[in-house]
Amino acid sequence: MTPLCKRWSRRKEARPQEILEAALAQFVQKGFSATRIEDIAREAGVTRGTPYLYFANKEEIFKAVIRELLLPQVTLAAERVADFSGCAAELLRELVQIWWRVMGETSLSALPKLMIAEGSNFPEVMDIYEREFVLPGQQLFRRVLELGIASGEFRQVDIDQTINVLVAPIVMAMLARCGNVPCGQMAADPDAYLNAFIDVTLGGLLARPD
Amino acid sequence: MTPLCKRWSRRKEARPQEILEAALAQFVQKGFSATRIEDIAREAGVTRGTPYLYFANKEEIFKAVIRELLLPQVTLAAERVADFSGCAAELLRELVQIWWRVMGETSLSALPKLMIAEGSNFPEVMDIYEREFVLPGQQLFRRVLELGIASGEFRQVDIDQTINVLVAPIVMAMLARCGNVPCGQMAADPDAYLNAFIDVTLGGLLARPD
Amino acid sequence: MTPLCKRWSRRKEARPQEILEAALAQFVQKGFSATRIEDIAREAGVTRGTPYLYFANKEEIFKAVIRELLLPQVTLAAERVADFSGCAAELLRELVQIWWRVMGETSLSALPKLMIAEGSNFPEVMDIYEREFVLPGQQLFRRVLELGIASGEFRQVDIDQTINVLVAPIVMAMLARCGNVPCGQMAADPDAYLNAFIDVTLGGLLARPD
Amino acid sequence: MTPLCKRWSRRKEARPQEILEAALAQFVQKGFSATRIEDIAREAGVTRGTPYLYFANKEEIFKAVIRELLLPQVTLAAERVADFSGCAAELLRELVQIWWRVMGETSLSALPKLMIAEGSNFPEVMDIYEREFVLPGQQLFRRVLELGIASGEFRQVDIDQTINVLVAPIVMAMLARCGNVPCGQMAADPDAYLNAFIDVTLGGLLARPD
DNA sequence: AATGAATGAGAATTCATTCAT
DNA sequence: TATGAATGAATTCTCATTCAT
Repeated sequence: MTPLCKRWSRRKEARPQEILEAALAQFVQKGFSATRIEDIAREAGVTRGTPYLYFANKEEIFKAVIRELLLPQVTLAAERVADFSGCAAELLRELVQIWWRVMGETSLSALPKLMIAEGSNFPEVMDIYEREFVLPGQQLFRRVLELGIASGEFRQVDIDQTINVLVAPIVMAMLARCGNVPCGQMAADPDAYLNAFIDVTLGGLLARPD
Repeated sequence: MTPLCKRWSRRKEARPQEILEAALAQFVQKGFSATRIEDIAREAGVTRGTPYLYFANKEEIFKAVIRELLLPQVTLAAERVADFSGCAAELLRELVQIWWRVMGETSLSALPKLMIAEGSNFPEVMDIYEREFVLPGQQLFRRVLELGIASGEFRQVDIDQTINVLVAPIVMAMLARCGNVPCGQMAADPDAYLNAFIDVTLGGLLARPD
Repeated sequence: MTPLCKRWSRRKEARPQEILEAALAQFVQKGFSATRIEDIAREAGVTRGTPYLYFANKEEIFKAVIRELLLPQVTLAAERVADFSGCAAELLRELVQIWWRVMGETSLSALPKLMIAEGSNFPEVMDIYEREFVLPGQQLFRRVLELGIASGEFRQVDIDQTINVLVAPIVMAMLARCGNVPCGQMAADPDAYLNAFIDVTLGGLLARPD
Repeated sequence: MTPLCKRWSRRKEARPQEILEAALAQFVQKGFSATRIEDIAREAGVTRGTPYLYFANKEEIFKAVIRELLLPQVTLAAERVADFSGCAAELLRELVQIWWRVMGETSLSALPKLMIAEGSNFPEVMDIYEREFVLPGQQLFRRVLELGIASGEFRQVDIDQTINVLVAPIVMAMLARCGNVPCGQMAADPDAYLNAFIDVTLGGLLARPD
C-alpha cells in the first residue's frame, strides 16, 4: 500500500491544492521572485514539471495562491467574524479575538505579508486584495465604531482614521506570525499582545463616565 | 575637452551614494530579486558596469543600502527623537510626531517594508535591523511608558506588549508610505491618522481621574 | 458494459494506420520538430500514451509514415503509371496525368514536402526516398524520352537533365498542394497548370517537322 | 593582434549580420524548430546569450533572416534581373541565367526551402515572401511571355499558368542547391540542367514557322 | 488496449558579472 | 572612471516518454 518503490502517485484531485500550499509556504518564506518553481515542486513532493500540469506559469501560481487558497478563506472567516452580539465594547473585543483566530492563526496571516512584499508587482491581485480583504475588514470595525458612538458608549472619534488605528496592530500581529518580522514579544505571545491592544484601545474609545 | 555640460562633472564621491539611493528606490518598488542591476544603474544615471566599481555584487548593494543609507539616518533620527521633555502624555505625543517626521516622512520609511519583504533572505541584515532600529525604537516607548506609570499619569499596563501596540500603527503608516500598501485613508492623510492614533492610545493609557 | 456506442468498437488493427495518418497530417502542417506527440494523438482521436503502444518514439513514427504509409502507395502508383501505351507524346501526356492522379491528388503529395523540410534530419529515410520514389519516377520519364528519341518523335535532348526538367513542375504542383506554398494559380487549378506544362514541354520536345 | 587569449571580441556592428548568417545556415540545414539557439551561437562564434543582445527570441531571428538578410537581396537581384533587352527568346534565356546567378547561386536560394518548410508556421513572413519574392518573380516572366506573344514570337499560351511552369524548374534548382533535396544530377551540374530547361521550354514556346 | 498524471532531460531565455576599450 | 558587449550559470518552461491504473 505504501508507495515505497513507486516513482510517483496519481493525485489529480489533490495536486493543485498541494502545489498552492507549497507555493504559499515558499512565497512567504522567500518572496515571489526568489522562489524557484523547483522549490515549490520539492515542497509539494513532486518534480519540476508537475506544477505546469495545473498552472500556466509561476505568476499564475501566485495569483492562484491568493485567489484560490487565501481569499476563499477570507470569506469564510468574514462570515464567522460577522456573527457576534453584545455591547460595542464586547463586540470590539470579540471582533479582534475572532479575527485573530480565523485570520491570524491560520494561513491567512500570510496575506498581508505577500501583498506588502509583492503587491506592486501584481496590481490586479492588489485590487482584489483591497476589495475582498481590506475593505470588508474595515467595514467590520466601522460597524462597531458606529454602533458604539451611536449608543454613547464610545467617544466621538474620526471613524475613518480610527478604523486603521484599530486594524494596524492586528495586521502587525499577522505579519509577525510570518516569521522573520522582528517584533520579538508580539510573536512570542500573541494573546498577551492582543489583550494589551484591546486594553489600551478600548480604554481610549470608551466615553469617560464624567 | 572642457566640461561642456556641467551635469557630467564627475562626482566620484557622490556616485556610491547615488547608486544606493537608486537601489533603495528600486528595491522598495520591486523587491530585491525582481530588481535588476540595470534597473538600479538606469535609475542612477549610469550603466551596467558602474555599480560594480563600488560594490562587489547585488547582495552587497542591498546590505549597503541598509547599513550605509538607512541605518545611519536611524541614529540621527533617534537622537532627535530622544530629545524631548514634558509630562508623559506630552512625551508620547511628541515622540510619535518626531518619529513620523524623521522616519516616516523620509526614506527611512522604506526600512520596514524592505525587512518584511526581504528580511528572511538576509538574516544578518535582519539582526542589524533589530539591533539598531527595532530595539532602540522600542526603548523610546518603553521610557515613556515607564515614566508615565511611575508618575501615576498612566495606568498600569503590560509594558512589553504595550510597546508593540504603540509601535504597530506607526510602522503601518511607514509601510503605507511605500506605496501599494492598501490602507487607503492612512496614506492619504497621515497626520489625521496619527492624530487619531494618539487620541485613542493616549485615552487608553491615561489613568482615569476617579 | 455492452458497447453502447458503436464508435468505440476497438479497431485494434486500424489504430496504427490512423495514428500514421494523423502524424502525416501534422508533420506536413507543422514539420517534424514542431509537431508534438499530443498533436498527433489528438488528431488520431486518442491520448498521449497510445502512439507508444505502436511505435517506439516520435522518430519511428516519422519513419513509419514514410515507409509504411507513403512508400507502399508509391509502389502501387508506380505500377499504374507504368501501364500505358501509345506514341511517345501520348505516353508523356498520360504519364503526367496518371502521376498527378495517383501521386499529386493523394496523400503522396506530402512526400516531397516532408523530404525537403526534414530530409536532412533523416538521412536513412532520404536514401529510401531517393531509391524508392525519386529514381523510379525518373526512370518512367527516362523511358518515355528514350522511346521518343529512338522513334524520331522527339528531338535529341540531354536525357539526364531533361528528366529533371520534366519532373520539376510536377513536384512543384505536389508541393503547392500541401498548402502554404505560395504559387497561387498553380494550386487553384492544377489541371490547367498541368495542361500548360504538357503543352509547353511537349512542344519543346517534339522534333520539328522540317 | 590575433585575439588568442581573448575571451571574446567586441563586434557590435558586425554581430547581428553574423548571427543572421549563422542562423540562416542552421535553419536551412535543420529547420527552425530543430535548430537550437546554441547551434546558431556556436556557428556565429559567440555564446548562448549573445543572440539575445540583438534579437528578442528565436522567432524574431527567423523573421530577421528573411526580412533583413534575404529579402533585401531579392530587391538587389530583381533590379539586375530586370535589366535586359533583346527578342523575347533572348530575354527568356537571359532572365533564367541572371536569375540563377543572382538568386540561385547565392544564399537567396535558401528562401524557397525555408518557406516551404516553415512557411505555415510564420504566416506573416509567408505574406511578405509572396509579396516581395514570388509576385515580382512572376512579373518578370509575365513580361517576357506577353512580349513574345505580342510580337508573334511565342505561341498563344495560358500566361498565368505558363509563368508557373517556367518558374518551377528554377525554384527546384534553388531547392536542390540547399542540399539534401534529392534530384541528383540537377544539383551536380546546374548549368547543364538550366540549359536543358531553356532548350525544352523555349522550344515549346516558339511559334512554329509553318 | 487505452489512459493521462507524472517525470526529467533539454531548450529558451534572463541577467549578474566580467573585462577590453 | 565609465562603458556596454559578451559571457555563462541559473531559471523557466516544454514535451517526449513512462507507467500505475
